[in-house]
Amino acid sequence: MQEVNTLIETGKLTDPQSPRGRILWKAAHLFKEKGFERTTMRDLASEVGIQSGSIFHHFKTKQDILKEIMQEAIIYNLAIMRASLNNASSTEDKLRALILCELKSVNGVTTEAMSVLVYEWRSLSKDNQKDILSLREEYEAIWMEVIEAGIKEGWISNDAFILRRLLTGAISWTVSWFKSGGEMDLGQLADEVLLLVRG
Amino acid sequence: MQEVNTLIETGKLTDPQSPRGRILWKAAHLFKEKGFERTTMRDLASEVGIQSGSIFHHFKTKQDILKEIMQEAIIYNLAIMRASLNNASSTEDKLRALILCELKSVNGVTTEAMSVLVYEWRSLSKDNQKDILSLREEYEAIWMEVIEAGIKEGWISNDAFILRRLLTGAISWTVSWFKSGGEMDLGQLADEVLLLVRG
DNA sequence: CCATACCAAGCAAGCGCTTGGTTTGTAAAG
DNA sequence: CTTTACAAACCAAGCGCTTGCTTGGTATGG
Repeated sequence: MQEVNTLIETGKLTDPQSPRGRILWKAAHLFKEKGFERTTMRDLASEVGIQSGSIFHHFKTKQDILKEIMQEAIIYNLAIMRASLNNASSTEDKLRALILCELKSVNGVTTEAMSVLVYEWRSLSKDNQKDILSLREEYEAIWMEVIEAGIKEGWISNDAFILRRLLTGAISWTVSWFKSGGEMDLGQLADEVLLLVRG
Repeated sequence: MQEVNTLIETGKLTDPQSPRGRILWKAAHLFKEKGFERTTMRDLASEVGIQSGSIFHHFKTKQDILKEIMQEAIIYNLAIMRASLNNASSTEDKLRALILCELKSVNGVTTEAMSVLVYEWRSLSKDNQKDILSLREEYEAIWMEVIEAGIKEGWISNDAFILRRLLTGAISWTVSWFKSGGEMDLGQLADEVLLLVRG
């Protein structure tokens, strides 16, 4: 988690303890729980413990909050992913690392921000979608590299693009059923997903 | 499609040509496109070509429209699924049939209703969720039966519950990227999913 | 004649956001 | 130390608009 502090200090991530940060993560929580549209600024304000108007001292619009959440979710996960890849040697290890990272993103501490990113995409205005998309492409490029290596090595038989998309769905959907603290942990779940790919 | 007419005649499905039916399917279309919350009764009314107040002659509340769409989506797909299973002999054929059915549900003629069912679930009131859930269990039981047969036969290595859930995510997510009429058709996509399971 | 399907108008509530002013933490000036 | 200065954080009130839904009435086909 060293990288995270660096990201906060360099201003790429908002400090969760700042007033702005508290609004941001409560918003992520509510957006995940009730959806963007169903969450009102008054809901958010009372969750933070301030008046609804006060939010607009920190963010220009409700849209801006959504965009900021998504942006920071990607930046955070991009950092974690790259760090995690450095500890993997074989292609299979790398793929497992990516799977685990995404599972952690979706089910771990950033679960709110990440599921907002996945499931509230169309609530984002077209302009904002464009801005976020470039960050997202960077993220996807890493995945594709590893998958294509697996295909060359011969132990992946699916089409690379299709596989990535099927995996995106399978992994992000876990947020709706996986409960940590149960019989299965995220490591085992990653193994199941890897088993699916490898057969 | 013989079964569908029977379903309409017995009153289990609403006739798409009736006033009520026209509202229902236009609503499904809009709910999929813009989401439940972002779709207003005025949007829906102007799509159908009537005044917004007139909708309430056919449905008591906006919630009721959502519930009805989901209910009919399941009833429809349950019928299609059972018919499709009858034409499959081996367990692998059956699994492929289920995959294809769900892909068709999500990307075919019922695409709107089905993605509403998957992605607008939490817009449904708690009471309505309970009502729909019993229908959904019936649907899931069919899946589990086939998957467990595949495990017994030895060509599925995943845990049955986990596999079903991963597949649910993978398949339903296709709605966000698969475009029919492109290079790949739903049959080929079903093969890719089956390949994923079988390895 | 009467049920079905609809319209025109509008109500009450809730929405995102604005406004004008007050508190609070901080830090230099006296 | 105290005083002054000032920006950041916040409150109280409410504006303008949209929302789901209601109401009272009208047209139409069997």
